[in-house]
Amino acid sequence: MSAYNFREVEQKWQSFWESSQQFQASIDPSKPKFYSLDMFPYPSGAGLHVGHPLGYIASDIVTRYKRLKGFNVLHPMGYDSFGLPAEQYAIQTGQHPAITTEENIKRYTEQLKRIGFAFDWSKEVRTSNPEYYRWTQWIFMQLFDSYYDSDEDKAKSIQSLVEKFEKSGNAEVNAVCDEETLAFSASEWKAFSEKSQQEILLKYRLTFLAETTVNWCSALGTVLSNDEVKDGYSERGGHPVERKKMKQWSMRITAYAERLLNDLEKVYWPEPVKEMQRNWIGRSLGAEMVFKVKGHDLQIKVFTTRIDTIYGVTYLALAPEHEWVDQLITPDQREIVSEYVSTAKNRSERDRMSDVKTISGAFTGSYAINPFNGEKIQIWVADYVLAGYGTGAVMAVPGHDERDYNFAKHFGLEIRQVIEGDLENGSFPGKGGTIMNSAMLNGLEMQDAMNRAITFLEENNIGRGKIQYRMRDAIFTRQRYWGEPLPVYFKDELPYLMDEKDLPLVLPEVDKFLPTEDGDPPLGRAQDWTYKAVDGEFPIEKSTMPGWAGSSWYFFRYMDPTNESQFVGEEAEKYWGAVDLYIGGAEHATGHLLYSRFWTKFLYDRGFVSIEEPFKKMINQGMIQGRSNFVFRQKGTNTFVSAGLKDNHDTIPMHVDVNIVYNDQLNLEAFKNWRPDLADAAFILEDGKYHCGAEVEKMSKSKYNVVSPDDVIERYGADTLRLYEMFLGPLEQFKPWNTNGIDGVFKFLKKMWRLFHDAQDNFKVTDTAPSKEELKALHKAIKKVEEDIDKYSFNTSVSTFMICVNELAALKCNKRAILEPFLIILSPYAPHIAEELWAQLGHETSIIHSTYPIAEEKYLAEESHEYPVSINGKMRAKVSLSLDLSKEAIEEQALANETVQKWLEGKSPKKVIVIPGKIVNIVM
RNA sequence: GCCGGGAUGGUGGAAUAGGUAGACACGCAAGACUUAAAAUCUUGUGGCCGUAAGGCCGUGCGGGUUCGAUUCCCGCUCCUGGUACCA
Repeated sequence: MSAYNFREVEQKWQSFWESSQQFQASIDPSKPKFYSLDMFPYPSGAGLHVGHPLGYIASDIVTRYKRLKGFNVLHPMGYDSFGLPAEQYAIQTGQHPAITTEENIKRYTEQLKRIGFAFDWSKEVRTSNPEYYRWTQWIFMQLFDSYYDSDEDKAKSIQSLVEKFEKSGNAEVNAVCDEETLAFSASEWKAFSEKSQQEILLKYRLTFLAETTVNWCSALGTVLSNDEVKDGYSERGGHPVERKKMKQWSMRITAYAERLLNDLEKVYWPEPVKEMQRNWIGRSLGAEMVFKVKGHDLQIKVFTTRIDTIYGVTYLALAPEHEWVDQLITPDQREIVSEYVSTAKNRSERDRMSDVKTISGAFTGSYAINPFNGEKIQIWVADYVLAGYGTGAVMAVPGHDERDYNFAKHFGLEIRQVIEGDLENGSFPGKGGTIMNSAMLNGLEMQDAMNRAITFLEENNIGRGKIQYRMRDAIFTRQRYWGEPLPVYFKDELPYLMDEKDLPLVLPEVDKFLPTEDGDPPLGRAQDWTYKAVDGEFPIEKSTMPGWAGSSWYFFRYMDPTNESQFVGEEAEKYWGAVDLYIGGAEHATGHLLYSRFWTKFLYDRGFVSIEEPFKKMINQGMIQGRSNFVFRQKGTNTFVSAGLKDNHDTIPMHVDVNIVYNDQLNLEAFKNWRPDLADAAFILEDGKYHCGAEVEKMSKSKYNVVSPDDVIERYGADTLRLYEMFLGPLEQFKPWNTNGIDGVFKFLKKMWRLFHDAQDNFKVTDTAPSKEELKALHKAIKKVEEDIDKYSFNTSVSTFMICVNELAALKCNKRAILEPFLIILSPYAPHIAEELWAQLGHETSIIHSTYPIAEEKYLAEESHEYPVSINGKMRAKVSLSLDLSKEAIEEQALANETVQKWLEGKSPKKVIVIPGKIVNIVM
């Protein structure tokens, strides 16, 4: 009887939206803008599963709603199409990653279009398109051409640095640079060879080539950045990762550490994501100082956050990788220390991390002098000291640092108390205490003692207060094929930028996507991979950019995707500005989200964009987990026992495809057809039904719990899918996908359709004036849905629609004055059916061009309220009373109530609390 | 270990400037329509006691504040995300 034909309706409106370019955004200064962004998808070969569109549906609802509210909306979609999976596939099959990527994108796009998203497809970008990545290369060139001026606290052109060098050398330059940069005068600068000058500039450039310790993943044949490594394994593929010294391009993101930290205050992001970034940046305030080595010219630099405990230092500890370890080893210690150092160095990062309990170290035989008291202290090598943090050396205070304490205890080193209190098993007060046994610092509290000690350091020129960050510079190169080539060539072993007019530097063809025999990256296989500069022909860089390069600025390109002369035009950039709503997963907290902020700040500093933070507001969508179903096979047979009876039999559970299970009931025929070996399966049923077991797991092919949006759309339509994904619960929450409730939203749409049609499915809407009840039902919904969208509480909106339709159905309402506004408020959630009924109502323009109705308070006003009357806090009776009654009158009416009288048992209450419009509470 | 997030019926979830716990939906049960099924509609549905009226218990656990606590405070348990020799 129901003629809601979602297939026809959805197909019709999707082609209408596409052919009439309804969602194409253009600059319109007369309207407020709203830029809504979804996280850049990587088009994987598996296609979309129902978890992927969750965030897209939410943002689609917001953008469609914002349009109805008069905003000019930019809601683009595109693909982060460089990436490892396509390349791994290419290595296995020889198929060019560009082909795989193209196919995957096609599939993704089709899937997305079937869900009815209001994306502006004319703005689509793909990071692997040369027209796109020429600008990624261009930004890289700007970074190469910039340095960070610490005085002005911004990036400036390298040319301005050269000018300073020419004027006064680097003595007065306060810039972020490599640690070991030496001082030189203007005349020295001018006298340097070009090569020396370039070498020096490289120490200042915001992207630079340097020997660094990297995360090397031999299975993937490439280096990985810190955020791509999880627990010593690669995030993609789960291959082991080791530490290795290699020459690599890096990004001087550490120059921006302070701003990246402080500006978190300016964005409306989920607190956990901000917190993750804060931890990742890891700012700590402390002091840096040097210890002289007895009998050497060397000075060992350490970083400490507790300089107040300087008199408690009883030894120094160096990382095994520390550059002076070898020189410090005395002959009698040589054998034992060398052995320790080589074992410690060769220990993989994983071993080191999984085994933090074992204490190991070796005494070098050398001694350092504590400049505060002239004491001679041993210098040890210990692998609890990390080479990559601070200076790779620590001053050990076993009395007040747990790691130093354990180490000293293990090796029998002195443990000295310098903070008052109990030192039973070491004392590690986080918030300080009074200093003791510390000469000039005695009696001071932590902060005063630190200040005093730092003053001493500065007066004696042996150290200073320092801010240390945990965050490292970001490695920027990957030894892979499927990424952006770096527009850099080498002359005399030194990197030079190609000319801008030669962009894009297009990825060359190679015979295989593997490293060369000499261990060069795949680009080493390319023919003529050289650059013809004015002064000769030079080899081009063979590594490519990491996955995060293209995604660190794509939000700018969407504003102006076809601009051939700039990465984004000023007008577009100024108009669209920062992203107003960014919906995506929290897993990008320390990668993409940090890099994007970094590049945006850089582009801002250099005057290329007008915003300093790319994403004003962000919300995280929770992951949709899989919900697996199980059947229970009787051991050694082809008989399957229903879940409720399985304990009566000897069974083993087996994953069954969730797509042949409905509401946990197995479709027996489909099961027999699922696999040939199940064709003769027998069943032991409960009430004629086979109930499956269920469990929440990750959505994955091997668990047969992957649900594709295509299947859901096939069965129920896109509008039902959209509503259901929202109805499932709060957006941010992690939840398993299960279709147990999907019939409910589908029924809701059919029920709504019937409001517009008679029993024979003839369209039947009247122009009769609406009743008070009908208006109230409608305006309640208008108000609630609006509040919900503002709070991103989409699940409660769906309930609101249901309540409204239930009420209207009960009132048998088929009045245009009610149904029209209702369709408008529903349209962001279920756009296809809304468009269809809107058209049936006789409208010739799309519902997207209508205006969100205003919730009128006058229809919402209640005259009376059913007061719950509590006695001692327990609800006992209800009294319906007019809302304009006085407190006294309410009390009187409530007390007069029969049930209340019964509870009072003739006594008079101690106290009566009346909250008009809410509740009455009687205290006995 | 440290820093986040969370725990409400058989299920997904709703309700927090403190004010009727369980909206809405699924599932289940009974009924109507139908030769039958599907679809649709009606009614019931937190637990326990009771034919009923009604009562008692109930928002992870234990306390506290309050006329009143899912909501606020203190102390725990469990699940979950991040991070970890960061000096």
